[in-house]
Amino acid sequence: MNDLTERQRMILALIIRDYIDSAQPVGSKRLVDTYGLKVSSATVRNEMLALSDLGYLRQPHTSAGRVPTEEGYRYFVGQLMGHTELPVETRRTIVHQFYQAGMDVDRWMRLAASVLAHQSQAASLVTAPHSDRVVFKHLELISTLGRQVLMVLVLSGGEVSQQMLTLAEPVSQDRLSEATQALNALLSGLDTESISSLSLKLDALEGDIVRLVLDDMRRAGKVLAGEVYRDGLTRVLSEPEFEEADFARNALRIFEERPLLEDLLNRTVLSSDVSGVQVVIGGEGTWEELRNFSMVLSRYGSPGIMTGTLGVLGPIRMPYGRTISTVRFVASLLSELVEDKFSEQI
Amino acid sequence: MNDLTERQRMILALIIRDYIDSAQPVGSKRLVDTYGLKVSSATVRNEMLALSDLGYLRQPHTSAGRVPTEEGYRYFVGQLMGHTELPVETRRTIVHQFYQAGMDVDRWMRLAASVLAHQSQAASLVTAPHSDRVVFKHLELISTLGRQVLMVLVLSGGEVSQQMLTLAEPVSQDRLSEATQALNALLSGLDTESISSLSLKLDALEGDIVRLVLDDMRRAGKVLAGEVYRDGLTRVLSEPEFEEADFARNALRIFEERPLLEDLLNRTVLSSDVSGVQVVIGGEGTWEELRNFSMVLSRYGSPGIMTGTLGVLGPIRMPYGRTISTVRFVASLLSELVEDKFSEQI
DNA sequence: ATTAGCACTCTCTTATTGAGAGTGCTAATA
DNA sequence: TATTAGCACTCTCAATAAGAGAGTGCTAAT
Repeated sequence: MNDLTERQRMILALIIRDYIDSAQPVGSKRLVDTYGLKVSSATVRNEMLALSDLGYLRQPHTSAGRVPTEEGYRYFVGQLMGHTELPVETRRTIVHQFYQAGMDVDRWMRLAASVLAHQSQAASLVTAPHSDRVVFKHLELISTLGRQVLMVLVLSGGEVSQQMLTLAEPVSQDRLSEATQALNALLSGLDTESISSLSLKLDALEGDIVRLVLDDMRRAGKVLAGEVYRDGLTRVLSEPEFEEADFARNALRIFEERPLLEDLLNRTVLSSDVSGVQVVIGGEGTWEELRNFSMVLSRYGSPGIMTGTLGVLGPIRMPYGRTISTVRFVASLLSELVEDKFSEQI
Repeated sequence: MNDLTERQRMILALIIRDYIDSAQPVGSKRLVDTYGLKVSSATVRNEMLALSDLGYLRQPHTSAGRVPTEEGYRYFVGQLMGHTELPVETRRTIVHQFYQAGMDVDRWMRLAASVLAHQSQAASLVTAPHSDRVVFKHLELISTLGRQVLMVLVLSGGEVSQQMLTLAEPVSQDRLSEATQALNALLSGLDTESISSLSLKLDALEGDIVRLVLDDMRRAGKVLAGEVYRDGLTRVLSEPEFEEADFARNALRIFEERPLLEDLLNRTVLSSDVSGVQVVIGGEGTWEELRNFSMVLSRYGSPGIMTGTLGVLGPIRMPYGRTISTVRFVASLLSELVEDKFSEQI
């Protein structure tokens, strides 16, 4: 694994850092000059050749400087980068902003997306926290007008799912209350599986409602249940790699197409049991669409109770240090908030 | 107003049609050849000169063909284009799709956005229907866990607004029910102004709740209350004018930035009392951001009861005929659906 | 093991050129 | 008088060439 000499590691790190903020292929001469290396450019060239052979660097064309490969970035992030923390003042500012947002989850989400986008100069993405295991807590049926009935479902963690339904025929509020009471007594504390495996003999109305409840609970169990908060899309489009319109379109697609996003989140954040920040560099061979993008993702919340996902999407040439520490910090902050807010729960 | 000769009108229409689907400046020769005009190119040139002087055409540079100005497009849409209808089969297909979506407003919105984007090859935008005049109908307070209380507010039209609130101290469900009953009796049927002007003497809990109710009702009264459904963003970015990344970024901004959008809708669709489709070409001098874009907008729903807004955003070089008829048709369809769904209301 | 030196390669910029399209004007024509 | 043919002129676009610049890989000397 660690088959590089110290000098090679140093040169690789330098090249990647330089490329990340110049977006230009890095040459041996430039490297020596800019960073005042104590070796000659020829030596650096030799090392670069070695790094290219190992697959960490490549040349866009003969006699251009070197550019990191996906492998190179991965090595950098995994072995070279070291642990960074956001500056104290930055952290304080962020905490303060969250403090001002009160206890409003919606505002937390928006703020988190904004902070992520701003700090990392990339496009951000935050999903609202929801229960891993969806448990029925409470049902309410409210007759609004005519055959329209509002069904409000309170799930574990105080998560709320609402749905408007149109009955086949008008039903009195009394009848609704009756059904509600019966079902609440019956279903309280059960999760999706328990309810669906429960064989109940119910009348038509109650049976219909149970079906709808199950639908809602299943929906709430998905990763992308609820709204996805985004920010910074326009910012990321001003990076030089998006000069070609094709690139921009691709970036948009990733963000716009829910199924793609869902797949992505399912297979990374959810599938792994690693807690903490995950970095997906250049699609990792699995996602063609992500070839030139990287994602930095993390879950947040109280594992097993309420969790959500957040992260940023940016060009593969991304300031990983800053981004990772931002994602880590915002995730931990949101975790605290969520935990605090829902602490009364078992 | 109608200061053009028949021939000038014909030539202007031809140029605009040609430009709309070629995206290339149109020259006199090409015009005569392609459309088999019975006059010479010199004559056409003279007419073009006249049209340029009148401000309907311009040249990107000396000795290039002509391109329509914003004025030109406006004249075209207003005077030249004529009334078009969507083909019967297309209409039937669309109706069928809506039929299959059942009575689910969320699916209607998604579908409307998709149909608009697809038919007009532009980016579409649909807001959910909501009440013009927000009237309190019903309130429900559901204790979820600890100090967390879910407030569900049913407004005119069966519109629902929900909010999670964290009380200063735990309150029993009984106490909540009590407050609910009192407030329901008190506020039922009143609109925002009536409630805020009502001077009530209430205890702390009820006072707090009324304040929150008012907040919610005010929020529900805004144009962009609730989610904005979008579609086709990526499609519109494949038009040739978006080769320059700047353009693309601008288009995104218009869609992403809610305040901008809100302003836009407020000043066009809402301010005018014209019913039917409105076409905003190139910002009309008011919106710098829209310089190269056009919007085709319409309200839908039952005026005075439940209405929403829908429309598309595309390059100024847009197939207006098809777009306008699509917007008109989808708006009328949604109007029917909304009216049907909420027909039980006064 | 490192480095100086060098020939070579490739891109990028700039200039030049010619083709092509289109214009506006003038004078002839119907 | 309205139309048209003709023409000089302008401007863009594509192709070509040339030169600068950056960077490489190799070899031989240190």
